Amino acid sequence: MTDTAKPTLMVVDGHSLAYRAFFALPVDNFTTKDNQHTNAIYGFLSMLVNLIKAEKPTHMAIAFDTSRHSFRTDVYPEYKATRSETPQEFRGQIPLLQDCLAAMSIPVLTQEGIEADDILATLATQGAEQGFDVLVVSGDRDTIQLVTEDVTLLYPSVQGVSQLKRYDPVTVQERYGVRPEQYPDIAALVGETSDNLPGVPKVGEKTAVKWLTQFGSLDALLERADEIKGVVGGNLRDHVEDVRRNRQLNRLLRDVELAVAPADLAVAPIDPQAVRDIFARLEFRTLLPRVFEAVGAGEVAEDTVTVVEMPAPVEVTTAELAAWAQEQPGDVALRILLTGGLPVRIGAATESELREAAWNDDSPEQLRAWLESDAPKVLHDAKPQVKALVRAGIHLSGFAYDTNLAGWLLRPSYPDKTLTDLVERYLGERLPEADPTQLVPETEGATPSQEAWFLLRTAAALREDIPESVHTVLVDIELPTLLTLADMEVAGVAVSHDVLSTFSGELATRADALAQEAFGIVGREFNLGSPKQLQEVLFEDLQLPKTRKTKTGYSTDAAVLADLQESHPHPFLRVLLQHREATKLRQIIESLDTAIGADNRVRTTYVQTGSQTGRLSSTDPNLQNIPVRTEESRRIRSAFQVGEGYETLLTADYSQIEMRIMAHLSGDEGLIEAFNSGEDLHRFVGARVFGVEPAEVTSAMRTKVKAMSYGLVYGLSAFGLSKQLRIEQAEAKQLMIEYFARFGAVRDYLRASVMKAKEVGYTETIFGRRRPFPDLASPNRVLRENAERAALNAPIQGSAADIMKIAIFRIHDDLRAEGLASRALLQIHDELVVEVAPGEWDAAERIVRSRMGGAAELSVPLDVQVGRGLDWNEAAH
DNA sequence: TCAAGAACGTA
DNA sequence: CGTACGTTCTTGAA
Repeated sequence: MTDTAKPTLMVVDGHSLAYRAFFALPVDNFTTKDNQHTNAIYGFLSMLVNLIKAEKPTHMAIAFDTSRHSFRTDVYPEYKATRSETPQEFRGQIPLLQDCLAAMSIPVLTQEGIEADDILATLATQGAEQGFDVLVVSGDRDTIQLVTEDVTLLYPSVQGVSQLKRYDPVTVQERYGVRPEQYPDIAALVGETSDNLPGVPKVGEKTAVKWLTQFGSLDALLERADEIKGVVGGNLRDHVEDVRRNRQLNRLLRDVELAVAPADLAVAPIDPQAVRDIFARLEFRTLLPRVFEAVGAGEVAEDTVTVVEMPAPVEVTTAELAAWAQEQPGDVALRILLTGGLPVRIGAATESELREAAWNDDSPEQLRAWLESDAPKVLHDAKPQVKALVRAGIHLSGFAYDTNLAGWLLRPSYPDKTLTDLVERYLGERLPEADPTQLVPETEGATPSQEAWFLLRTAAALREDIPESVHTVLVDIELPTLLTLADMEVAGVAVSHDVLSTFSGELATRADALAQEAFGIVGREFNLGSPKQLQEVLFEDLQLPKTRKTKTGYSTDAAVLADLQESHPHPFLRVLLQHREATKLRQIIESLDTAIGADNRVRTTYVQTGSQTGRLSSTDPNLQNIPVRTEESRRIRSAFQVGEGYETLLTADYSQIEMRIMAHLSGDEGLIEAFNSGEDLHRFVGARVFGVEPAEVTSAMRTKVKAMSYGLVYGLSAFGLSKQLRIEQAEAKQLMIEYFARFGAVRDYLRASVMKAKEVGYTETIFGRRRPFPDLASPNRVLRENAERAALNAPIQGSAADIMKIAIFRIHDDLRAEGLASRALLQIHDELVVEVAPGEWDAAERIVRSRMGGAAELSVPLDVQVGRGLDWNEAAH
């Protein structure tokens, strides 16, 4: 009976069990999209969860080896020397596994020069002395020596990690024929191949047990070795020293000085959010509920979550709601329920009160007064709601917070899209949700005012977490940008169906002709759009050489085909490329055409949280990737025209904004001079790099430095540069050397920037926008180097995005403040398209130029190119 | 019907 | 072995 009251200490050899999992689970099923292998982590955690559930330890620790070096290698340098290097794919998983354990609040123990089993031995010994039931979990047979009445060994069976065999003194005796403490004697005699400890030749377990039983102890046996007859007797006498050495090495240390004692290892509440985060990164889905079940997330909930009582919603009129809201001294959360893009209900909340009203009024004047006042309002994903208000003729003011934007700024890489996600993450609560699969849901979803109440508290929680500089980005950049984007999206852009359909028809005819020509060359018909069928044609029918490998076969992309054309010219290749081009253009035109609304305008949606760097993205349709590179493709742009009631389109773009930001951030005097000189950038740089006068820079030279300059921003290598310029790698390398000889501060900056990011774990733009880079610390080289390039690019691309956002909302605000009808329509990262009302050109141009040029104070000017025309193509010149 | 992969458009 | 996006198509599994 007393046993049930005894605490249970479970100590685990992390390395040996994870290693077994590594070989037991197929790596193909356990690889994340970033190519991180996770089979060992998954297998280990899976086993651990089962163990915790089954054994319910009260105290727990996982020990890991630090390196191969230990007192054993000091005594015997060959110890474990025959073991092959652990694969990199395995080693890279250990830090991540330790991160998982940290999130689960399970102590990870390591000690330099000490093997994990010695830590286990010490803890097991101390634990047993201090009245614990001890469970040792290890895949190393040497731990058998630890087994006593109080210490049980769980050893993985051959079937795999999920099956653990239990060894107590009785089962050890049954299995090995000796008492647990005698097991090392057997092992010393028999030897251990995996540790590179040779034993006595021809002596196996049977003989060893016989001898030990006969002589009583290993020492007695070795002393009386001459009594043993035959070949094995001779072998034993020849190997006495080996046996003594083996025995010395397989004795586990029970007196390692540890920083913790068994009592310190009490099972602690897990950090559910940290577990969710790391599991999301490792793409573990099924493991999450198992972990929570096993280590009792309930315990955590009681500990850390204080349940707040939600006030009951009070149904009122819009006028009453507005009057109530107007009286509130602090933030009011606002949630507008939309149907078909129009408001149908409105809910509002403070911490203590909820108000809700049906939006059945065509001109809710009191409501408008509040919405357009400076009274602070907190929303989640405000843009659709703001757009609905805009359509109802209301322009939101006092926009104080958006939890969607805040969540994104805090963690730009995580898709916390919904309010539900954020409530769960930052409040640890569940937003009541109706089951969408049920026609008549059993559980009621939250009403708008209830959602508002949750979002108000979520906003407060986010505000706590968010660094000050990031908060500034939210308030000073993102919130005003959102209001601007809402107006731009509602405005849309006029697109001519006629221009598109004429072009589409031409392309369709051409594509058909090209397809027929292609089939003629090959001698059969097939689907030109299918990479799979294309590979058959290229590499089997036409016997062209195999190209770059992809996951599913060989690449047939444009770059590869161009290379092929050069090395093995074939008429089919030219036809194929032309066909691709025609069908691609046609496809773009078709999707654009179907997006034209009844008023001849196309409306995109800008996803403000759509990038990790701070850029916008555009969807449905994406208007940020309308072709421009070829003369012909620009015909699509000529379909984007000035709308009715307006006079002309204005385009304005920043020239070389990223290079300018790099000049500013690096402080490179040469580059700064280049921008201040008024000389063409690439000509100036080319002159410096090639040591000639600017006038003598040839177009080939200019192309090279231009590629180099742009490549810099992306972390380009000599290999990539040579590939792009189709020059030898040595020449690319030389180009880089010459470049950095003249613009060395650029390289210094880029290096320092990545170093800094490694130190603090994130990058920062000029305005304080952050992007975390956990992978900079990854032991996986591919992951780490990818992160390094992204980290190098992030402050530059991100600062450019910040600058454009600042410019665009100021332009928007100026135009409104001056009572102009001209309006911004499109943003394409460094370009802005404005629809100019009759007679407003001069004002519009002045505002655009001054706001874009003055969006940031850099050590180089921000050059803005402005164009004017009746369509987008024309305006671009 | 859905997800993954390839390909390709933009800055 | 160059960053950041979104869309379309094909294909194979569900």
